Amino acid sequence: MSTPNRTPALSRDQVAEAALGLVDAEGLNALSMRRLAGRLGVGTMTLYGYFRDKDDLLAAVVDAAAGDSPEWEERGGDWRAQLARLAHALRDGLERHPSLVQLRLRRPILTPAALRGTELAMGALLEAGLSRLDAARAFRSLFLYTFGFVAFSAGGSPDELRGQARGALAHLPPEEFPVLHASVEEMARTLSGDDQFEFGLAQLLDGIAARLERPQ
Amino acid sequence: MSTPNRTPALSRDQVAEAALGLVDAEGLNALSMRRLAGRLGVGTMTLYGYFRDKDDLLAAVVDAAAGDSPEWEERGGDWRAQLARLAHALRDGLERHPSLVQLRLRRPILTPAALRGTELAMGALLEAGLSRLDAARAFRSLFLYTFGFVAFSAGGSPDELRGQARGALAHLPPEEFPVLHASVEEMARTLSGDDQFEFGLAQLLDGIAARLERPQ
DNA sequence: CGCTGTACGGTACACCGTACGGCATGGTCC
DNA sequence: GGACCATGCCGTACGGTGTACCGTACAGCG
Repeated sequence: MSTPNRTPALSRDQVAEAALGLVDAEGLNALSMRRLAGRLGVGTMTLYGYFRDKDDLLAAVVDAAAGDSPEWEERGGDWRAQLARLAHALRDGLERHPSLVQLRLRRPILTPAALRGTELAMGALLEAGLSRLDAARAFRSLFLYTFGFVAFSAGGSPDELRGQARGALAHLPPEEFPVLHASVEEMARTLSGDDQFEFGLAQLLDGIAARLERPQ
Repeated sequence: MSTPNRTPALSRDQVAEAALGLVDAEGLNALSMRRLAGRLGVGTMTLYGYFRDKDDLLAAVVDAAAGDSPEWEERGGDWRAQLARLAHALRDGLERHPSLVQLRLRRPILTPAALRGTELAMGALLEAGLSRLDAARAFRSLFLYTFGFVAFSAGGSPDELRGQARGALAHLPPEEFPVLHASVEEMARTLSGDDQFEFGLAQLLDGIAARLERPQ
């Protein structure tokens, strides 16, 4: 009675994987139930046998993307080196599926695969000497900075972003914006690129170091 | 010949303001051209006389939201106090229209109204002794952190977010996630709230201070 | 064989953004 | 005054979306 009389032809994972492929290839708004069903050679409404609604599917897609995450596994080095490595891994993971960043903003994902890096980072921070609460806060800062960095870089190609910024800044009234007017090039350089990420990361790690050295 | 034979009944600003009201009241996806036109007592296609398409309208909405920004004007204090004040102003401005955060991610806004705070922050950083490039990078770090903080808080009520996190973390396999399992409460506390924002802000400012003290 | 629980998918509905073209208006010119 | 016409307005229509509803066809069981 509880045995299925017909076995499904697909699985949730297969559907989510196909959806992820579609999103990576053509962007988030190219993912419609009809298009996905067509690509799977299946009727549109069949998908609703696997997922309650599109939100349910999107959650599974984000999950699938988090699952292909890299090997955060290599350990070694002091806390600073470990955290830098984890921040880079997080950034790389996010940039591998840029379209999904805005989805992750809506509902944070808390699956084991996504929390592996968190576990390691928290371990490094505790080992460095922070309290549990300070470690959690420091990790959160690193996480938010990294996420913000990727989210803002995902708007377009680096050169395109920089070009727009240069144009807009150059046309500001110089008497009202003297500093920006003199710093157009420097501002444009921060809009994306490894050096900006590195700088902010070092800044945050310096902040942690300062807290560690401070007498408590 | 170039004189209009009929004067428009509305203005771009009025339409954008109404759209902003709709978004603030019911969320981003409640904003449709039909609903907006209905609320304005006007035919749907009339809106296309004011805006080329919906993207154009959305840009104007973001602009309108940035325009109602507060008085960042009060100066005084050292660079640390000034930057802290500006970061808080940015956060408050973003949280006043949470639905627009994801729009600003797609296309950064570079209007004078939005760049007023940037001008002041850059001024404070240069006055503190940073080079133009380091000042731009440091500002960018602060900006990205603040933006990430608001973007992630906008998912739901703080208590709701914390509750979900507590549940998910508590169900992790303890042998694989010993640190997280012991830090559930501390992790949950960082998901929103003033204290987390304050901590990350102080951490970034400490990082700037460390750079200032470092021999270059 | 017939029964029944299940996977499948066609059709339909409400809604979306927007292209097109007709209409009423009121200022300009003869 | 009358004709003209640029202009703002907007009804209709097209192709798309997510998904509710319901009929159908099949696999395993008695």
